[in-house]
Amino acid sequence: MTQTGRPRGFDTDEALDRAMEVFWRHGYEGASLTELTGAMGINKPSLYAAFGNKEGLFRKVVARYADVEMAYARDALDQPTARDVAAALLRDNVVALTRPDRPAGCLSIQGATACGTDNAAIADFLAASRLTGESALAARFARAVEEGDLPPEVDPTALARFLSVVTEGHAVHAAAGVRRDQLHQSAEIALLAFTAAAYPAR
Amino acid sequence: MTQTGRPRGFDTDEALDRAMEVFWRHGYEGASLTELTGAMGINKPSLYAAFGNKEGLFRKVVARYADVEMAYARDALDQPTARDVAAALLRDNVVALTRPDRPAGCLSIQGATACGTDNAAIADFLAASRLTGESALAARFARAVEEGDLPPEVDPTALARFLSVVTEGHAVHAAAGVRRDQLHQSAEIALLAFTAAAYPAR
DNA sequence: ACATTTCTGTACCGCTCGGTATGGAAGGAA
DNA sequence: TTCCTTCCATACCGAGCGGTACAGAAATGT
Repeated sequence: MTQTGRPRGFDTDEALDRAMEVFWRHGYEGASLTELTGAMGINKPSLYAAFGNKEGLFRKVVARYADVEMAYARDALDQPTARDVAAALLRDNVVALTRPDRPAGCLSIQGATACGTDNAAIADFLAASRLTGESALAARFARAVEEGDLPPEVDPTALARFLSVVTEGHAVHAAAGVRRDQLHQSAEIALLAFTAAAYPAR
Repeated sequence: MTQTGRPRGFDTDEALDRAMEVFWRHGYEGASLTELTGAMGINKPSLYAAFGNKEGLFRKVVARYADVEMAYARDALDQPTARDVAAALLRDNVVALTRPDRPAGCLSIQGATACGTDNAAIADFLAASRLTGESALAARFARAVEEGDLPPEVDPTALARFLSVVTEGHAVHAAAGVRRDQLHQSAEIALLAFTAAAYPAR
């Protein structure tokens, strides 16, 4: 049976993209329903019918963000060597954080900032999703150890944590307005560090 | 002439310390006047008489934070060599971010998160103060180049930026609940990277 | 003792927040 | 055309926000 009744007057994914930009710029609490509905071009009842409530909307936005805006992180894992993985991750991350057609920084970090007691669940959710990415990276480096790409004495978890830390630091810096080329300098130093830590024999 | 009239019933610095903890935990917007006055043990009119308004209170809190909680960063600059500066900064920073008697993370980053349009001035203020610390670090490394401690081909600004990035990444990680020893692992890798970048000849 | 100055407590202000009730408009199915 | 389901628009809700008016309490100077 096909859909009966009046069809929805807006595209869901497009509305999510508009909402993403608002959350990205102002954080979870900083984004008001008035600003969200204004950017999405819909009214509050439509928002609540389509996405449940503000938290439901935000979670769907984050899911879409992970799908679309963080594809580079998944792609980086496909590089053949651990060093190539680190290089691709660091470089593409800097590019993603400083796209001129996007707010500076990272939704996961900008959005988590405003957390007033009750909204601690939001901050926990974002922190957990970030650590999930770190785990995937650690698993990739563990595989590199098994494959003989990395020497057996290195700690894949520590390497992944270091890269994750640098990534988050770049997000904070980017949000403060630091330019792309300046972040690339920092990423190159981090890559140097990664190489020194991952291939101590050299 | 001595102070006339009824004397203030609370200690200013002690009240600032209480307020600091609230801002540190919830950010600027996330900290409500109700929670602030409750933690400080005073009423709203007393707060406004003593500190002007919420923003004035926050700025005084940040000043005290820089004085007291970030003394380690200034002390690190006194180390004799650039590598010792980096080592002290990275290690003491991890310790400061994970003190059991303090909220996890860093006031400057936790506090800047909630920035709803009008309060963008707060976020800018915090970002600028962070970049000021980075400049001091760059100046210290420039001195190291002049002294022959660092080779002339290294870029002091890039080194300082890298350390600042790692520091901020650790703050984000610490706020997510990552343990002190795990951050120390990451700091050691960062120190390795710093050494590789700062002394390329070795 | 009195006047003066300052701080404190209560109660309140306008405003915006996230969230919702309700009536009508719009489109598909018969 | 009629019915029925779904969506859209206005207007509103209670609660909490940052900030303040005002009166009473406490301490000093004379």
